[in-house]
Amino acid sequence: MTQLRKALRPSTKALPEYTRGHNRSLVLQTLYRDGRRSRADIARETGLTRVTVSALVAELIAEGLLVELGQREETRPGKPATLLDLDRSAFVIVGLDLSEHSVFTGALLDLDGAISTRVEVELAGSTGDEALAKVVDLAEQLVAAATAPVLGIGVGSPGVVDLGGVVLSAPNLGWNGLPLQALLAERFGVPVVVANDANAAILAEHSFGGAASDAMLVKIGHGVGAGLLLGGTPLFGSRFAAGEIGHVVVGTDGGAVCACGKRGCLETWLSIPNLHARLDRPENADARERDVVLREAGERLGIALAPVVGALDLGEVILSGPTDLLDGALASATVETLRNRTMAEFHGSVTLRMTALGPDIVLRGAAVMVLSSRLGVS
Amino acid sequence: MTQLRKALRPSTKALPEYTRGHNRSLVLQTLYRDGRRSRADIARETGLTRVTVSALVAELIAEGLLVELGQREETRPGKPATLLDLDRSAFVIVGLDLSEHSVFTGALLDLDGAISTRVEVELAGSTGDEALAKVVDLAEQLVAAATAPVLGIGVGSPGVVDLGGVVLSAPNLGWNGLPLQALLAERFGVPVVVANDANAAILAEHSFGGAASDAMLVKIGHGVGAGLLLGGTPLFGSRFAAGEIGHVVVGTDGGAVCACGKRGCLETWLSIPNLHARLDRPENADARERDVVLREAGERLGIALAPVVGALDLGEVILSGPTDLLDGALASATVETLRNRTMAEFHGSVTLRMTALGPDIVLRGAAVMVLSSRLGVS
DNA sequence: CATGTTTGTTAGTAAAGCTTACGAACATAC
DNA sequence: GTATGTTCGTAAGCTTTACTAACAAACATG
Repeated sequence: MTQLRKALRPSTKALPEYTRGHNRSLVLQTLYRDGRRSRADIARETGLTRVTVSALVAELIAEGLLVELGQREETRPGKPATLLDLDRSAFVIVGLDLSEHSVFTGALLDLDGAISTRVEVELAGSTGDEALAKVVDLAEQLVAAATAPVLGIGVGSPGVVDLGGVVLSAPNLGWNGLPLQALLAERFGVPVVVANDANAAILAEHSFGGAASDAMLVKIGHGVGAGLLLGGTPLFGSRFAAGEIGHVVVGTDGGAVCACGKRGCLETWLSIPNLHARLDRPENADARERDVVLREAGERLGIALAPVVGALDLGEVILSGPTDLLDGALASATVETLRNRTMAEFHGSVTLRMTALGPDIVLRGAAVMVLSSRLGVS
Repeated sequence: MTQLRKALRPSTKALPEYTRGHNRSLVLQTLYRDGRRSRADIARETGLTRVTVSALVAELIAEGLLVELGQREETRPGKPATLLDLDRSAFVIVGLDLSEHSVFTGALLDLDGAISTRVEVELAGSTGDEALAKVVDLAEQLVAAATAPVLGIGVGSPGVVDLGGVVLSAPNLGWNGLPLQALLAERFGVPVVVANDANAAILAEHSFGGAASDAMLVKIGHGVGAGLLLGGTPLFGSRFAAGEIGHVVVGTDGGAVCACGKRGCLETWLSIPNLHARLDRPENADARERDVVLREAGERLGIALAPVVGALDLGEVILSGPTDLLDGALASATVETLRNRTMAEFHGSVTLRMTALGPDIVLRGAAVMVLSSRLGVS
């Protein structure tokens, strides 16, 4: 595990060994997507020669990442192929989801993103160092429970997180400039990746949920945030605050006063607490009124998203959050509004759906981040 | 499933010679940004060794791209350095701007993006093949006027343009699936790059106008379009229609009927013809009423941009179009609206300004596209 | 049983950037 | 005036990487 893929940044010199890293990831990616291939298969798919693939495979086997599965059963002319696959039990990934309002969730995941062990810690109102201690405790439990070497720790955190894994601002947790990635890396001695929860989520949806390469995931919970994938790459923004749409004002007809002081922020229409508050009013008791409330929230989301969908030419918008509230009147009002407010010829085919990954989306996204940074696969 | 496989398809293999290309561009970029450097200077700046730089420089001199300027005058110990620079007169670039309503503009530009010869062709209502013939004619004149080899032809076209330079749709010109890049490349035997006009414009603003790496340029003319730069890379979108915001509905209070059939499209508020129509009404004759109209248009732009600025965490928005209309009440209303409708902590520092490049912005953007694709500099 | 096919490996080549070393050309100290 | 140190650009040889060519092993098929 010494040699890892390094990003080939522009305005940085390129060395011959970067080529190797690239092709290494290419081999891993080929097997990751669909295992049980021979060296010759990989060569044909990647365009590399069998010789080069053999060398790379030998290296990866020595590192414990690949295993030979024995000969292919199929009966055809020629020397039988030796099938290879990622050793999907050789490593585990620790994923942490810090985005829930009252609980930190963690899990052990295999290289396919499947969850085995799962641990939770009640937040109980903790903030600052106390909350940090709970994160460390969670990671501690999971690392201890690991039955194989830990490939890395991935963390989906609320708030604004920079590229070095420093949580610049997470109001609910009282974190400001907390170098979470560095702290965990030092504490556990394994690679750590920390990113915004919605960014993690869109990565999971892309890798495991079939999302396109240009898509937006709107995460509706205690607050409202979004993760954007453009050309297959997550967007971070000029101040690492991309996707922070909760406090964008929607529409031109006022709205409720928001905690931030403005009127008509997206969160006042759409956050789960606000939605529940409105649904729990006596006058909204029956199903009909309930539907009106949800449709109105959905419309507002559509109004806010229309300029974004139009400007970015998004083909897909995905919702993550409580299905009982989102997946129905709300979602259909959103997609309807989106279509009415954008150009049909170009954006008419924008699709909107719930996440396919349910509440584990951030945990699995955290795993994707580790896979991507450590192996170059996704 | 097809989409999934496509999304997860690994990128292509890397060969050793790609390294060379990368480092070649690095040397060019270093000299392009700020010329008059020695081989040793370049080595220090890029991190490459003097040996490697010497080899690359020899190659580039042989190709006519670099020239030795003689020895450095400065007096300091050691062997005097031989200064190098891009041979900025060794090549010219042909830039074409097809985005104006009634005229096609073309120019010869040097490697610094400075314009020398300039040619115009009246469109006179031409569409389809007739319009295409005028493009070819324009290019023909410029290629004939070139006093040095043509590095390439860059074209900023209205409408939707794919990555291969096919104009998928340009309603005003009656083009649908016109392979403009291929046609011009075959006709003139030089590399051609065709892209959307607003995309070209944001590239120009980035290279020559000091725009940040995450910025949006809104081009207001006969229609309204935008170019987006995210992390220094232009955004194309899932259907190559990124930036097509003219027909996004703004606000929740109706608006004028648009040519597209909807009510309250951004263009109904902001396109120059519509603005003029409103300003020319008798009741809007005096300066005060004029201001109200412009402020209202600016507000609408702000309303439309707020979700985009928030979602993308843009630091900079740039306007391109007639200064007399845009740079005043309209712009200040836009920035005010933007700030009122996005989160101050994160987006409060969003800046809005007119382009620094005036009406030549698309021509210069076309040159940037050629420089970028041919030399890897920008 | 001969033939053809496929697999994976060995041997040698080309390209790229690196380190080490060196001559040339200069400033400065004595 | 000479010795010393510095800087520049180049030459020679090394390492890494992927490539081509060739081959033995193992299989199916006529």
